[in-house]
Amino acid sequence: MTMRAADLDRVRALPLFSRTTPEVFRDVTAGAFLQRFPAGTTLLMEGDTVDFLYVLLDGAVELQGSWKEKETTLALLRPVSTFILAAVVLDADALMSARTLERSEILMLSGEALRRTMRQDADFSFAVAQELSGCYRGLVRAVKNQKLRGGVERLANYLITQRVRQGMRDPIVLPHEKRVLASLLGMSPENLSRAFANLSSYGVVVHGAEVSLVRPDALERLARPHPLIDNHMPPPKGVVGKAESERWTTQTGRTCGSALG
Amino acid sequence: MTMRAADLDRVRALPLFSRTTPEVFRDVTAGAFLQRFPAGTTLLMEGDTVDFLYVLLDGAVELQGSWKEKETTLALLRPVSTFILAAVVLDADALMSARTLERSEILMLSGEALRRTMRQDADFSFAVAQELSGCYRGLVRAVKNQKLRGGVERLANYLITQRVRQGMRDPIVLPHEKRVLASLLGMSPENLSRAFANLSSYGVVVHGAEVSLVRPDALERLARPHPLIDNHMPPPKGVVGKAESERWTTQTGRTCGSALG
DNA sequence: TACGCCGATTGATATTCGTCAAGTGATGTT
DNA sequence: AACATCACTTGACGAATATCAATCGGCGTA
Repeated sequence: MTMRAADLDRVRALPLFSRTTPEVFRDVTAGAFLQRFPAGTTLLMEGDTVDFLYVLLDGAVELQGSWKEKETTLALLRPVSTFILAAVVLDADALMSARTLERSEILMLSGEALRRTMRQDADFSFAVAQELSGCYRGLVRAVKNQKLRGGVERLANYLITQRVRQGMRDPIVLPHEKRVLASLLGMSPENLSRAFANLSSYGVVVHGAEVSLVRPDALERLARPHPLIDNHMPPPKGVVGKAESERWTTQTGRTCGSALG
Repeated sequence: MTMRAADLDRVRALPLFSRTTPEVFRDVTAGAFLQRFPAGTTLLMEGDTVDFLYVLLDGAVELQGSWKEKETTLALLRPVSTFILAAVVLDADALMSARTLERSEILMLSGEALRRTMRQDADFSFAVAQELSGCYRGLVRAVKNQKLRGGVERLANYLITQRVRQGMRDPIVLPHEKRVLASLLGMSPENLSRAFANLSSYGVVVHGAEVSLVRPDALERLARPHPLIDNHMPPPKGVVGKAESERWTTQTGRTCGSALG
């Protein structure tokens, strides 16, 4: 309704919708509405019932979990990303809360309509299953990252991943505040500072949000990135084959955060 | 083919298949075969291409991830459970390896047939999406458990969960070796011993695999179990409503391990 | 410009955790 | 019965990490 045609196209380009028929797309987006939120807005609290599938079109969103007045970041989202798809499919409570990190534009699709469409269209249901599979695998990577690596190693691999994502440019620029990054990497902000300091002996130079990776080879020897943990994947220029159909970044469409932000 | 009718019924009772038509079930199980493996058999290695959906009918299976000659347990499975569904849906490489902990009976369904059936039947596709959603949420719980709690707290919550699962009987009996449990909880075996020792002051008494929770109240005050992290869920006797349609244990069917083993 | 706020850094300290090593106990084998 | 194996436990030590406190620096506002 209040959304521009260009926005609709960007949603259409998401892996979830890119192969659907125009009718299915119309059904799913029926009653959808676009909303703008300022930075720091809580979109959803842990335990809330989920009525909408969210699509981040602009800005940044943090997914976090909490326990005993402690909080941790589960994922950092950039456009274009969908989130809380699993809760929508099951019509269940949210397991994580979502808040905007910046001023954000978010499209909200009716969960009810989504489930109804799934039951009617096998291809769309299949696309949802594929999306969920990709999200699941992203989380498997996150658990492995968390349980198998130490803090410095997680940071080193994060930096290498960012370098790939940002097209091997130097310096890379950290897309979020360091305190948020620390929470994503599972460490305290103080410890993140110290981890950066440690990495200076591997050619990592920090100037605010800009990080130069001199001697990427040395850093890689420390980080030991692994395709079964870190989702490198430079944006594929050609057609996306079944080999990399795991959802991460098909042209326009990024999805479900994971530990890579 | 070489499978008993009783086994087929147990598979049929899985959430994945319980609501499918006989035709769909026949299509999916076409060409399936049952296989027996001794303890310690590696069914699947990280990075292997996945051709089958596995269904554990008897025994126990451990899913693990590795990095730099380190290994960690991602899930412990008991009958009846399916595993590596996400990789099958995406026709992608396995992110974790699977090995039997005991002599096990495992049904192997053609991944190709599963995908084909999904494309033809919206209801089945929807069931797969629901299953994946449950698995996804299990992993979200696991990440929160790992990042937000310390080792002793993870153990305490594990014990409380087991107590619920085993019908509030006392003592509870640990379903796996302590070294495996340690790996699941993300700590060294030595540290697990010490964690048990710490919990003695909260009324936890250990005799081999038997663990008595005297003073469960004191243990709960320490553990602070939380429905958004720990999946308690006493086996629902009545009909399973949409509220708890998150896959964990519907009557016969357990699914995708998570940190709860 | 001066001030205050906030994120980032650094240091000191305590706790947690992993590793190495030795010892115990149960089980199964010869 | 003697022995080997393996899981588990316990102690000692060091590394990793969290916490508290103080300081620095940027940025917006009064």
